[in-house]
Amino acid sequence: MWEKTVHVQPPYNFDRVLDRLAINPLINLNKDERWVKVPFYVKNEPVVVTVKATGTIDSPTFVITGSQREMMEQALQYVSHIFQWEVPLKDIQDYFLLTDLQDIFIEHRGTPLVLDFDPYYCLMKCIIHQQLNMTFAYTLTSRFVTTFGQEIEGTWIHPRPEKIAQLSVADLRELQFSGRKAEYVIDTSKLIAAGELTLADLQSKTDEEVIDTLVKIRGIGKWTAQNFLLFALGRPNLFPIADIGIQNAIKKLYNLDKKPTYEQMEEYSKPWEPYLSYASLYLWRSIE
DNA sequence: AACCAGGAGGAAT
DNA sequence: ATTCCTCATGGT
Repeated sequence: MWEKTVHVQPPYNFDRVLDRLAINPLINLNKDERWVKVPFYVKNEPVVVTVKATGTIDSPTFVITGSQREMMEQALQYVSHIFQWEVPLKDIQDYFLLTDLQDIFIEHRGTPLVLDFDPYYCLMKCIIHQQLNMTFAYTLTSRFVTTFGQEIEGTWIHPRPEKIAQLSVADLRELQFSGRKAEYVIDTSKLIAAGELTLADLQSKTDEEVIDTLVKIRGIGKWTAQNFLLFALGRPNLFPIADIGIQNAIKKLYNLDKKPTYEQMEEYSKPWEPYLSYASLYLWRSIE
């Protein structure tokens, strides 16, 4: 058993983070006690750490605990990345206070971009969530993880691509995947398992290179590639204009009578560069 | 019951 | 290179 305290630059609102994570029924967290269990793989071995908030928005501190002391350094680095503790939200907040999004940024002050707990899981989740309402989308990802993943230290960890690569379409159709979606998930997992697609290699590429690489894969369009850049790599300047949630948020913000066109969205979003990811994130929050 | 959902592929331009 | 049409499966 090990324990470590971490101080983070304000503002950082972990309670908002927990509210958001709670939408995913697979994540084991406790809002009152302000902690969440975070599972991840180290060399194909599952590890779980608990992240507990002990501070405030303007003085954020966290206590991280785990069971395997030899994993401590890797775990600290990992959770710092997942929760984006090194990103200076203060600068981003100050920037958006001078834009049309000021009210939303005041309302959601200190909301960070929190990454999915694993890039492969992120990619599968994006594919599964394509064109589905959030309720059913999370139903499907939950079935995916609880059927093929593993329960460890009181929480669920997603399956490895090698396992999904061996499934048949029928296996996923039992969980109410559409046939097409099942193919996308299995075939992409096969690419990864075969070493033809290495997600870790995308880390060093530019946004455009990552999109070009991923869009070549059947089942991965621009929206999915952009979401991967956002929630797997934490890139700061993505604005998925095909996203229905962002479209609805723009519609609400500017009081439009119908959903904005792509052209309108590009126009509105210009002042939000180079922090388009944060504009996207806060727009999503504004309609939840 | 009809329309929608945090899209993608493929055909037709 | 861009636009339009179809698809798949529940939710509301």
